[in-house]
Amino acid sequence: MANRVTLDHIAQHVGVSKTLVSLVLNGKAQQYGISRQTCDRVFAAVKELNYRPNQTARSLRTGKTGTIGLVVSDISNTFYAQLARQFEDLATANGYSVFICSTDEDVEKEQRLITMLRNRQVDGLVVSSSQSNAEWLMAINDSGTPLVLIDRHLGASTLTAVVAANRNGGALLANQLFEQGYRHPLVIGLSTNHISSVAERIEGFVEVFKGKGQTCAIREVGFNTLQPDVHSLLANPKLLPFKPDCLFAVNNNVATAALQSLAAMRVKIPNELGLVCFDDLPYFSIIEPTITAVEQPIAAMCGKAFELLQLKMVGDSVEVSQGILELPVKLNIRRSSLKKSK
Amino acid sequence: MANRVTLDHIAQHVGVSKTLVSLVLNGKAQQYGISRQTCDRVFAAVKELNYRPNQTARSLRTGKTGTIGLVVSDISNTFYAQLARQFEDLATANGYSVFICSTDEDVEKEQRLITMLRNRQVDGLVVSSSQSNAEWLMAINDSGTPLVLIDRHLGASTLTAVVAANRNGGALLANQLFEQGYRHPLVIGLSTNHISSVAERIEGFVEVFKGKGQTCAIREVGFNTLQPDVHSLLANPKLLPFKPDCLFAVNNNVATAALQSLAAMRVKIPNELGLVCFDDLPYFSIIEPTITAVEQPIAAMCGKAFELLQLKMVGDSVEVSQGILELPVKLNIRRSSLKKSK
DNA sequence: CTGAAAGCGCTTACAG
DNA sequence: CTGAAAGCGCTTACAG
Repeated sequence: MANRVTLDHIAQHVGVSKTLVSLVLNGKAQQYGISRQTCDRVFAAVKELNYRPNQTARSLRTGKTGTIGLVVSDISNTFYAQLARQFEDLATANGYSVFICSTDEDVEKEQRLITMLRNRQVDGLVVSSSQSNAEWLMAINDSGTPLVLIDRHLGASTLTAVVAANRNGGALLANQLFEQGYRHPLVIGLSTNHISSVAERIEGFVEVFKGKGQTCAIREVGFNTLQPDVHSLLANPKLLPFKPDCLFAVNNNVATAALQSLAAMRVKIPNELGLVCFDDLPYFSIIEPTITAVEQPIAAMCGKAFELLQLKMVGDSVEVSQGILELPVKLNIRRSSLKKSK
Repeated sequence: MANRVTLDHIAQHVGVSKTLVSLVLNGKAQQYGISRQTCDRVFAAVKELNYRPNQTARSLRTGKTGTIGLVVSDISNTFYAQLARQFEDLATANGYSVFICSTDEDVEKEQRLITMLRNRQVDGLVVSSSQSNAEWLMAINDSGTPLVLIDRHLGASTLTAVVAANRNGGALLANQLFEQGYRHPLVIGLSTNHISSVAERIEGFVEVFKGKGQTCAIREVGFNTLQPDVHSLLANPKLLPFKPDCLFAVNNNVATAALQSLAAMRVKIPNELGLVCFDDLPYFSIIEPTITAVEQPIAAMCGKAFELLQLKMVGDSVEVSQGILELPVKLNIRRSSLKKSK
């Protein structure tokens, strides 16, 4: 319905075979020595009949759909929204369209979505996975579906992954806090702590304090109950082993929830509580106080992920680097982690 | 490569025709009186051989791809990111996958993207269009491609559109400011002011002040030069016909740019300058001061848009309501528009 | 209850 | 330079 005009129509209209038309339209005229004249007649007919090739038919024949599936936990999370945008630009520039799917950190939903994408014959998959082990995705990778992990890796699997230097980022934040006189951090992680990014941020952070002889309180909040969980955590300091003098929010959503909660309780940052966060947000440089955060190399991650994916998609037996590629992060020091007043 | 197992394989494996297998897999066993036993053997083979139907082949045959194209100006804009997420949920729940495309408010890019999506045989299109007239999209709609506009309409065309009550939202904000004693608003719009949403917000706002005998200064900033444009506007009040006592930011991005600029200039809100915004953001209820904003009915807009699109997609000669459907907005009064101190 | 056959709209050897 | 034919993997009348 949407496309009544087919190759046959235009072939008939020009008075040639559809083979010829196809060749011309695919830029193989030169190669097959098709006359300039014939080409022009074909192009004229295409314009006149307003022909648009049916990509579905082409895909069935060629085995390539020109589509990529991007799977993240939640496309409305600013980090993933920015990542999606950057990735979309790369994909579009290279002739691909991208399906975007949100998993809500649900392992089974992720599998359902990925299966659906594979049934749609996507040429490649870029996923920020919530799986707790590499098994399931490894099978997909081994079956020949080009797959690149982004943002999170799945341990020492042979899956290609492009991630931020999470451990180092955590360490940078910890050092900043320590230098400024903070000694008793509360780390707010996620119940999905098995996820590499979160786990490594926390490890990197805790290690630094440990090296200084300080312990951190580590608490987890639920992905779907972020706000209330964070609030009850901050509202009930008695439940912690010590009264924290600073906070490490493990991602932007946790930070936002914490800021919301602290604002409601009128806690002064950084005077009463220091605060640092992994993930930078535009508002972090606007609000009072500005928030110290680690900025992820989103553009670089997308660039590298797309590059690796493309290598796998052309698949000319090129050996694509398996393993984890870590990209450097940037520490943006702002007022929320300023020197603790005695 | 990704899918070596076809219907033929499983037909052979079970020892039946692929017609039968197809019927069973499409839940038509009942209808064709296929025995329970046969069905079970088919299902067993499917599981054993790990068969996944090739959606591309199915699409070519049925003319339905089970895909929808969502076209917005920028998926990384929080408003569109949230909208995309809501829409994705509805689509996924109904068996659709969604292509997401960003146009950067570029009319031609929008056309290129939409053409690409049509070539991919999407079953439907939801677009927040940057076109300055309805012509181009009307042709697509008339050609039979199910199309629903969202967020922005294209004038009194016969295109189906689901939008927020932009005019009313603008008026609500104006009334709030006026009641609080503000008299000299600076309206910061976008150079893409032809866009219905922006235009109506401004109209609704200005009308209210006009009704009170007050004039507004209206200025535009560029989509790609938002930050610097907003800043130079705020940094050079001499260029305005009067010194504004309040600001109306026409969307979340403008508001963010304004806040950034005002923070840098240490302008006190609302004491030195009142501020209201169209689009609510999580940070508006966190920052100091909290920001008065109109909240868009994103979930309702997506729900309605999907519903209308689906009607068009099944296309049982159902007469889908043409025209503009306006959904009510909500005014969230916060501190940034508090009473102006004399 | 079941199968052979046509066809969706392309691309690509193959033959001339 | 050009065309007839096969085939990608499905679904769906049609016939029995």
